[in-house]
Amino acid sequence: MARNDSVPTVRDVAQLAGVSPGTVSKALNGQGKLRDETRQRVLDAAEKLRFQPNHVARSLVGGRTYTVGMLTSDSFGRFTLPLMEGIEDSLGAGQVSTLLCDGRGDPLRERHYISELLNRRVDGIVVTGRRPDVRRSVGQLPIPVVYALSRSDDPDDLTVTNDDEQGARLAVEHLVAVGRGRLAYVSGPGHHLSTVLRQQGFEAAAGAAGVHVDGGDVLLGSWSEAWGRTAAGLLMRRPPAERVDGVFCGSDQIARGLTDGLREAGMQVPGQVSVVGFDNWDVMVSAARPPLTTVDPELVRLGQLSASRLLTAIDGGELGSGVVAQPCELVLRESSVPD
Amino acid sequence: MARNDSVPTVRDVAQLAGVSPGTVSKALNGQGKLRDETRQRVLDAAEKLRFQPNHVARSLVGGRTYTVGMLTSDSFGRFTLPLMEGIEDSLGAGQVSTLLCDGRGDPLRERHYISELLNRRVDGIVVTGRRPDVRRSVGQLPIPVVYALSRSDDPDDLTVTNDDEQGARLAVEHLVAVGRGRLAYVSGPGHHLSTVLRQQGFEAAAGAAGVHVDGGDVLLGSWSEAWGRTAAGLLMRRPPAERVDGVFCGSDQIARGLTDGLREAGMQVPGQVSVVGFDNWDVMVSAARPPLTTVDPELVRLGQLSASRLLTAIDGGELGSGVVAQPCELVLRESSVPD
DNA sequence: ATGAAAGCGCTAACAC
DNA sequence: GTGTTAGCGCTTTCAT
Repeated sequence: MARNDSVPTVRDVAQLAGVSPGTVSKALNGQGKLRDETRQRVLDAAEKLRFQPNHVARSLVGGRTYTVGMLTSDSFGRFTLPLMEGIEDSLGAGQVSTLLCDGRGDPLRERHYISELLNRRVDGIVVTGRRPDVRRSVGQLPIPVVYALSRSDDPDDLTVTNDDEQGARLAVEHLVAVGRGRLAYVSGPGHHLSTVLRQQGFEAAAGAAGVHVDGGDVLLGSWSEAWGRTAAGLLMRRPPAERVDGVFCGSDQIARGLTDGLREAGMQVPGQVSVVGFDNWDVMVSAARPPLTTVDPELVRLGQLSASRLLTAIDGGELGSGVVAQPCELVLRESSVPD
Repeated sequence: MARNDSVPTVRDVAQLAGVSPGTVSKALNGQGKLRDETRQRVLDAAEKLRFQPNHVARSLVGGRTYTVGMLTSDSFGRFTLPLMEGIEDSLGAGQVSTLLCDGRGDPLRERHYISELLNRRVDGIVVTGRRPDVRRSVGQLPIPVVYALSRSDDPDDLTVTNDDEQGARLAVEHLVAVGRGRLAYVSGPGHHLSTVLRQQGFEAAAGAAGVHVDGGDVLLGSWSEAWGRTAAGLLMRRPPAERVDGVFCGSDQIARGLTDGLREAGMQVPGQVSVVGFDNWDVMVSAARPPLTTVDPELVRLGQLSASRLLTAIDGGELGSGVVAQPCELVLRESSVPD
C-alpha cells in the first residue's frame, strides 16, 4: 500500500484541485475574488486530504501567533484555577491558545519565562498571582500585559482584580440587614493587602450603618481554619455584654474554623451568631456546618475580563492602566440568616 | 532620537558583526567550523542588539515546536494542579513549553482542541483527568500522547498513574503495624475505579495480615466530608464487640469528616480509632483534628514521569503502552498512631 | 572558515 | 478570477 505519511500542505491541495497555492490560500481564507466553482473545488480537495493549515507558518508570515502567555507568580493555586478557566473562556472564543508558565515566585525564573514568551512571539501576557496582593511589574514589554488578581506595583500597568473593599461592605450590610448590631472582623495577616482593604470596607460599612466597632473587634491572624477556631475562643471569652452577634471573616477557611469553634463552645450559628466568609470556595463553604454565606470574588469573571482586555489591546485597542476592581457578589447560605 | 522599534533579526546581527546570516546562525548554535574570533564578534553583536532568535521561524524550519499540549478532560481541578507542576518540571528543563486546553469533559470541545493542537504542530500531548479513572482515548495521532492520572480505555495507549491498590495496602499495613485488628474501609462511589482498586488493596492487605474483614466493613458513599461524618455514625452504632479500631478512608475529605464525626461521638482519634486518609491534600490534612496520616499519590512525580516519557518518545524513543502505576507513599501524622 | 542560496509552509501584492 | 513572485526569520547544504 502506498504511503503518504507527510502532512498535506497547500501545494498538495493546489495540485489536487488543479490550481495554484495562492488560490488555495484565498479559497480557504475567504479572501479575494474567486469563482464559486473554484473555491468549492479547493474546499473539496482540502477536505479530501484532511488539510489543516500549518499554524506555525501562518504565524511567521502574519506576525501574530494567536497565543498568549500566562505567567503565575506563585505555583498554580486555588485562586489561579478559576482565573485560568475564565481566561480560557475569553481566549478560546477568539481561537487564541494559552502558553503556561509557572514562575514559582522566583524572580529569576520569571524573567526567564518572560524572555521565553517573547521569543515565542506571544501576542500578549496575563500575569497572575495567587492572592489579590501587590507584585513586581514585569516591566515595559513590546506586547500588552495585563495583571489579573494580584496587582502590579507600576501604576502604568493594567491590573484587573476584585473589589475587596466593596466585598467587605456587602458582607457587613448583609449582617446588619439580618439584624446584627455587634460585629467583628476576623482575617489573615495584617501585611496582606486584601486583609487591609477588607478591613476598610468592614469599618466603612459598619460606620455607615451606625454600628459601633473598635480596634478590639478586628482580629488579624493567618488564613487558616485553626486561626478561625482560635478567634472563636477569643470572642467567646469576652464578657456577655460585649459578645458579638455577627462576624465577617477574611476567608472561608477562617469562617469555617470560626464556625466550628463557636459550635463547639455551645454557640449557635446562625441562631446566636451570624458568620460570613470570603472566597466562595466550594470545598470549605459546603463542608462547613452550616454551609457558609460568603463573598464571591467572581474569579472566573475576572479571568474573562482580563483576557478580553488583553485581546482588545492585541487588536490595537487601548490597554488602559491602573487598577480595575470588579465588584464581588454575596452568596447566601445558612450561616448568616437566623431563623 | 532615532527609533528602532522592530525586533532584531539574524540579518541585523550579521550586518553589525560584518558577517553573513548563515554565519550568525552557526555561531549562535555552535554549529559548523567558525574562527573563535568570528564567533565572539557575532556573540557580541547579538548581545548588543539583545537579539533573541524567533522561535516561530525556528519551528518552521526545524519541524519541531518544542511545545506540548496539555488537555484536561475535566476543568482544572485539585488533582490536575500538582500534575501540571510536575509536567512543567520535566518540560521546562528541556525548554519545552506547555499549551493549555481545557476540554471541560465535552468530547466535542476536546476534539476541537486536539485538532487545534495538531495544527499548531505540538510535539506531543499529555491528557489528564481529574480522577484516576478511565477515559476515552483521543485516538491514534501522528504525535505521541501520554495519559496522566486518568487512564485511556485503549490498551495501546500509554497511561501513567498512581498505584491505588498498593497505596491502600500501605495504609492497611500501617494500621496493622500500630496494633489495629478490626478495620473498615470508607470510600467514594462504587463505580469509581479508584474506589474499587483501593478496596482490593484493602482486602488483600487485610487478608495477608490475618485481619478479618467482611462486606459490612466496606462503606461506600461519596467523596465528601459529610459522608465521612455519616460513616462515623454508622460505625459507632455497631455493638461494642464489632466496633472498628482502624479506618482507611478513600480520600482525605472523607477521613476528615470521619474524624470529626468520631470525635463528636466521643471517640478518641487516634486513641481509640486510627484513621488514614488518601490524597495528602494539605488543606484537609492539616486542618483536620488531629492532622491526618494519609496516602500520598505523589502527583507531582506522576506529572514529571509522564512528561519525561513523552519527551523520550518525541526524541524518537519508544513510548510504550499499557498502564504504568507509580507507587504511593504513606505520610505519617497524628491521626493514626496511638500514644 | 565563511558566504550564497535554497527552502520550511504560508500569505499578500501584483501581474495577467 | 487566477497564477506568479516575493518574503516572513531562520537553518542548512553547498560552493568557495
